[in-house]
Formats: sequence, structure tokens, C-alpha cells
Amino acid sequence: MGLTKADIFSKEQNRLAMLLKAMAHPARIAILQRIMISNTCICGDLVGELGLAQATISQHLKELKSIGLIKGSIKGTSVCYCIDPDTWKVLESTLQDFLANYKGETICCQ
Amino acid sequence: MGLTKADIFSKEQNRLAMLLKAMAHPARIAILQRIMISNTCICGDLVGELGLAQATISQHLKELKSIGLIKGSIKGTSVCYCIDPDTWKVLESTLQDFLANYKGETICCQ
DNA sequence: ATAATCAATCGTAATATTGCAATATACAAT
DNA sequence: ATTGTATATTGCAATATTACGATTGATTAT
Repeated sequence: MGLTKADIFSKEQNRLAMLLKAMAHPARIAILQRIMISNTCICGDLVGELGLAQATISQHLKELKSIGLIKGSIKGTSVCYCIDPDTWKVLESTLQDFLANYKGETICCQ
Repeated sequence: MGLTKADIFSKEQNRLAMLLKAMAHPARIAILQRIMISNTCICGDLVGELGLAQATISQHLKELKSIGLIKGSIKGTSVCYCIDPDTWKVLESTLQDFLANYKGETICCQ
């Protein structure tokens, strides 16, 4: 069907899945890395750096923005993006909680 | 096009994106949580616990298995799954490296 | 051997994603 | 006002994902 049955899962499960999905593309990984590494907002340089068309990058930025991972603000002629600290904190703690469920290697499944 | 241009990104970016994509579905989050919390392999109980059809769950398990996040072994009449510790370690460290790029709030984009 | 049980696979329908050309919008500089 | 520059949106084609009924394969119990 291509339609996720979101209603049978918890809010937290859906939220984490959506955050991961927003990051689950090499172009969006690259964009996030670029923004993080520059340690400031990044304005327009993305097109040309990644080998993707302007329309495509704009679309990826929109996706990251709509989930709240980044935020943009107009800076003169161009638009600047940076990590949204609030969502980022949620992401970090949610991921940590998720990964913490793993208690280490078990003796089954050998 | 629906076809990711994997060749223009690094091996690491593609690998992380694929791992995240494998987890980026509430059903697969739920499955992983269930396996982790039980702290042992989990055999067949998944169908009926999540509200999805057997074929659907089998498909999600296959996806998790094909990326290496879980592994399965036949145990009598049913099949058991558990976290694959090797891939899990890679996931944890890759994620940590990725998140560590974030240096905290900046003074731009206000 | 036959029936029962469990999981994998196949086939298919509905929907989502990816990518880009073309176009539109917004603003600055002339 | 017009031109140039930067970003967003639209429309579309190709491909991928999600879900499940039906079937198949494998194993156990009778």
C-alpha cells in the first residue's frame, strides 16, 4: 500500500521513525554534516558542493526544515540554514534512549 | 526519479543513510525495541503483538536482516531473531561520530 | 503419510520518494 | 523599470516502499 499504519504505534515510535527518515538519505546526511561542521549557519554554498541540482537540494532542505532538524532565516540576498537546537536535543536523547535498550551480546541465535 | 545518486556521496554517508533508512519505520523501531528489551532472541511472537499481517512483519524482518541489524536462526519450529552485535556497534559509533559534529547552539539564524 | 504450524515468498495495489527542468518568487544593484 | 542572483515551487517520470492475501516451503506432531 505504501501507507504506514502510524496509528498502531506509539507517538514516540512514530516520532523517532520520522526523524530517522528525514536523515536517511546521503544528501541530507551531507547537508547536516556541512551545517554542523561549519558551526554557523550556512548560506547557499550547498548548491555546487554536492553534485545535485538546485531544485533537488532545495527539496532536501525543505524536508529537513519541515521535520524541524534545521531552521532557515533570510540573510540579505540568500537564505541561511542552521541546526535547530531544540529538535536536535530531542533527536539525541530519543536516539540515546532507543540505543540504551541494547544490553549487549546474548548467548542465543548462534 | 526515485533513484538515489549514491555515487556522489562518500561510503560512510551512504552507509549511515542506509542504516537509518532501515530503522526509519515505526514497525521496525518496534521490532528492534522488542528484541532489545527481551534481551534474548525473540521467536515468532512478533506477529499478533504488532497489529500487522504476518507477511508484512516478515518483510520488515527481512529488511532489518539484509542490512545486518538483526540476524536469525532456526530454533525448532520457529525462527529466532536477535540484534547483530557487530552491525550494532558500527551503528552506535557511526551515529556518535555523526552527532558529535554538532558543536552546540550558534549565534546565527536568529 | 497426513495434518498442523510457522515463516518466507510472490503478486499486486496504493502510495511515497527522488531527481530535475522549467518556472516563479524575492530581493539587490544598476 | 530592468537585470542579475538566489532560492522555492510545480509538474512530471522513474523508481521505491508499505501492506496484505494467497501460496509455498519447512518442520513437528499425530
